[in-house]
Amino acid sequence: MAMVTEMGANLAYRATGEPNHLQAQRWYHTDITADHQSYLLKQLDNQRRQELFCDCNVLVEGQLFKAHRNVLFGSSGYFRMLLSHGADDNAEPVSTSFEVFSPDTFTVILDFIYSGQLDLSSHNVIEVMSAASYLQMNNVISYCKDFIKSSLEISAKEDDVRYLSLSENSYPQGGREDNAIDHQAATSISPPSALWTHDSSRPQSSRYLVKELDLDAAVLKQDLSSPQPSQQHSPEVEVLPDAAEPQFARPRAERRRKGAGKRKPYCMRSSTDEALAIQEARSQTAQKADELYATLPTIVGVVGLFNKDPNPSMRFKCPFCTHTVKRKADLKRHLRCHTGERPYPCQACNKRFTRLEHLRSHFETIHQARKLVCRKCKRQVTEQSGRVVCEGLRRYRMCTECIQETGCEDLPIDGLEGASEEPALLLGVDGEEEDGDTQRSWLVTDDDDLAEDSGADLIIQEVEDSDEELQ
DNA sequence: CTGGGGATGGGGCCC
DNA sequence: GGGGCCCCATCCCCA
Repeated sequence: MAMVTEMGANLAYRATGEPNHLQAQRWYHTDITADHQSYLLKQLDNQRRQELFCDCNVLVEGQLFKAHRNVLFGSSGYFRMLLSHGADDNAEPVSTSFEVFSPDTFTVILDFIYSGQLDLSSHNVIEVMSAASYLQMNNVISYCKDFIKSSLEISAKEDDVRYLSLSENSYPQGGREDNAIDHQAATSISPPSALWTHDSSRPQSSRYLVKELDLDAAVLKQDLSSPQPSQQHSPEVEVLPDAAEPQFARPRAERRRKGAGKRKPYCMRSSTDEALAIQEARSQTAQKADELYATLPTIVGVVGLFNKDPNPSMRFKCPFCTHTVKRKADLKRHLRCHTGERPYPCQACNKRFTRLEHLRSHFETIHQARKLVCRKCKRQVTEQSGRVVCEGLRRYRMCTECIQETGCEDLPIDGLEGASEEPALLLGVDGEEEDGDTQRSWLVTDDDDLAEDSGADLIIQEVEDSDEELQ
């Protein structure tokens, strides 16, 4: 803990960026405060380890943890709720038990409460986050989210291609401030734990250390008599922090509200190297997502347990939001809306989807013109009375009358049939090099721009501003 | 500006 | 557990 205190002071000193004499004063001041808080917390931690003055027993899957109710009260919304109910009787030790996370996970949580050090790894982050959600420890949730985000580096989920376009070829050196960082993350994902070692040379870990010290102070300063906002919620209701919410963890509706009317245009460029970089980054993202799924605890939440329900329905709780599902597979599917994983790319337009059925639906409606309805007059058409018309990457049907009226050139049906009988087109997932013939099978009758825009040579790049289009 | 329709995405649930 | 279907909500485009 002395290490943390010393480092916290150093960090505060280095972060000011003020003239030397001011820095010295501020360093001195921060050092005292942090040192005092750390000393107090260390004392409490020592007491806990020696089981001195512990007035709260926590049983986790049979393993007993002793702690101080004041500390737990100040650290966890769940314990605030629990302990505030029994506040009248302070003489009796409080006991509670958990079966929804492991003793190891609670050890991490408890160590964080008493030391400010969160021992996260890729193997425990999901369960720690789930437990933190359960215990209503929003700061821990936030740290876990940042940790996961650092691991996955897919914060640009919506655009999908934003981080993919950050290859060295896409942006000139120094063209964007975040270029180097994002590019590094997209191409070489460092071990997550490295971000969490208390190495003062790393800005990111420094930030967390300062946060943790602030948190310690907050815990100690908290007015135990005043009810906290989260007390208004039942323990199973998760209260996610509004601040520092990673973009990738926001539900779709929220993202859409924020991004409404701001859809950015994409331009398409041909570059085999960039396409390979894209493929590599995507495959790394998918791999990380798989690792994340693999670490999902068997039980990440139980609904009804705290309502004294005699038959609590077992459900899987999303660690990112309050959503619960009955099946683990459904949770995995749901998690894609948080992780941004889109394993199903459309080979025709490169648009990516979270589910195969969505890709299929998209392909059938957009590229195959399966709907037997005239796009212009909306009348039902048959294979005989209607023809398929091309418009860029899209295909749709028009009745012969409307075709004659508009002067459109219809598309021979055999070209369409070739596409409809090509399941590989739909099933081509990341990393699978497409056969050139297969890839173009549906393009048989298409025009030049289609051929140019299709295939592995594509790179979809987000266009920052209109001037980008001129390049 | 507004309403309708298309496209998309997410949840529940069956096979 | 994966695939698939159905349903619904939301967003966007267009008349």
